Amino acid sequence: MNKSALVYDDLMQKIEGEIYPVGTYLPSENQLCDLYGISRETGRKALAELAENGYIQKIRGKGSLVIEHHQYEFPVSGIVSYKELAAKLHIKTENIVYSYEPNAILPVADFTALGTELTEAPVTAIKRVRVINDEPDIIDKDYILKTVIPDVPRSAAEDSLYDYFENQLGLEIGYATKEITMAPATAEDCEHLGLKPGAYVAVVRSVTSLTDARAFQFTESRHRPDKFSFRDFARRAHK
Amino acid sequence: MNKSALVYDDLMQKIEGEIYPVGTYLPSENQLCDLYGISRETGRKALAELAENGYIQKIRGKGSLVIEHHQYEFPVSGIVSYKELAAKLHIKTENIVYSYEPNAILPVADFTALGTELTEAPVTAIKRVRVINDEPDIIDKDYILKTVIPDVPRSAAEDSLYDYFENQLGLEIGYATKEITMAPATAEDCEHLGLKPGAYVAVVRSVTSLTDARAFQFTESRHRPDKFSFRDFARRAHK
DNA sequence: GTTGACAACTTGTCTAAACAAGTTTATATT
DNA sequence: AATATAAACTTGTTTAGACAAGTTGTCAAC
Repeated sequence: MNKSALVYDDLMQKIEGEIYPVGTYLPSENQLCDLYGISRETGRKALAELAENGYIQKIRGKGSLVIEHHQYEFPVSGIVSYKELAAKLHIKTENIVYSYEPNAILPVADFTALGTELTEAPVTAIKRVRVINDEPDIIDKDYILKTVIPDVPRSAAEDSLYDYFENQLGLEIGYATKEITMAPATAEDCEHLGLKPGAYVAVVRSVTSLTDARAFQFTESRHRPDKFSFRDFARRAHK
Repeated sequence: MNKSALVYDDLMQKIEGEIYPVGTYLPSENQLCDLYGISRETGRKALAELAENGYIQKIRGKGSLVIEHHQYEFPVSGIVSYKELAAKLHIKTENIVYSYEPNAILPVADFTALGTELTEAPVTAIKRVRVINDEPDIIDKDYILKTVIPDVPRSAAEDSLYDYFENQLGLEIGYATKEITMAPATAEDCEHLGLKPGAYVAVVRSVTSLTDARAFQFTESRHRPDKFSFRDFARRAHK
């Protein structure tokens, strides 16, 4: 790991551990140089990332102020697997694969809004229900491109897809584009989530790509309306 | 404007103008140095921001690849005013103030989830309906802290609050935290958005702060379910 | 007491340089 | 033809330094 990432992690943990509580200032950039034995630019890189992720607000002439922070909010935040989220939040979660098709075709229409130009791409299709605290809250439909990942064993779907991609296959996940909309619940939604006809669900569609920019995973998540929540932190664009 | 921001804007416009189309590589970092007369680190700062905002994917050993990009998607994205969005997207939009209370009290309970500890704070309360293409799609309820901004004239609400804050008062908007949930439509929602009882709405609550980290604006937006859409770009956290 | 100037802090921007590491291409060797 | 090597590109990380600009406290002058 690089120095700036080490400094980032250390500061982040000290913020979350309230060694640097909300409302206080981090050590100044010059102090960070002495504390960690780094150059100022290296420290600034760590601070810039803390600011980007909503941990601090940098104020010129004053310092780096620790601000209120919300991350790892359930169930939609950044690119984090359910396994990681459950571990972080100490949530009791279960994962039921109710459909597994190793040779399917990508339903293109669902993802054209996210900039895909794929047609009739062969995929592994997986449908799962996420059970949280003994309640079925989310349906996940995953389509994984066979041109990038030829085989996705059912066992990987039952455990964690990301763990399989990253740790078993050594792939590097780069970025994802997400779209959140609302839609009337289908019969499938009602069946698996215990909803009444006429209800709505929150639909999260995402396309995930590797660090070499190859899109490989298309996901549609359908959420119970009363359990859905999404948090976002945004900075005002510079002028 | 700083050099890196100038380079960022120039490259961004050339990407959006398809001078650098999706699938091609930007000039290398050393070429950018010659093209703009800058040092490599300055160019890298611009590239890092393009990557952060989903314009490019940097690939070591190869270059900066232009990728599919979606920004300024209607109606919820980053911190952008409706006036800015409408101008950018050439959308016909109207803005009806149906409630204006210059001396109200912040409904604290709605925003505690976003980390507020305010109680009984005096605010200017504004309720507006956003009419897009002759259809009422969104209700916006804004509460602006009087301790930060004593007066918000009704005319500012009828035009653009952000324009008033930034250009009239000279305030610098820094960041915002947003929360998206779903909720049953209230009688007020049904009346202004033309919904039937039993319908759901998408609720976006946000707290916006200045660059000095003072929270000053609390907003609750309630959206017609069939028109609501939110786009997000996220990168996988480094290890 | 009030004001103003200054010094000492803070962050913001930019530069030039060095080395590491991944990719591609050309070249020499087998 | 196939392979290995090397060179020339690319981005990634870190350093040391300079100057600009905003904030705060001190101290002298009024």
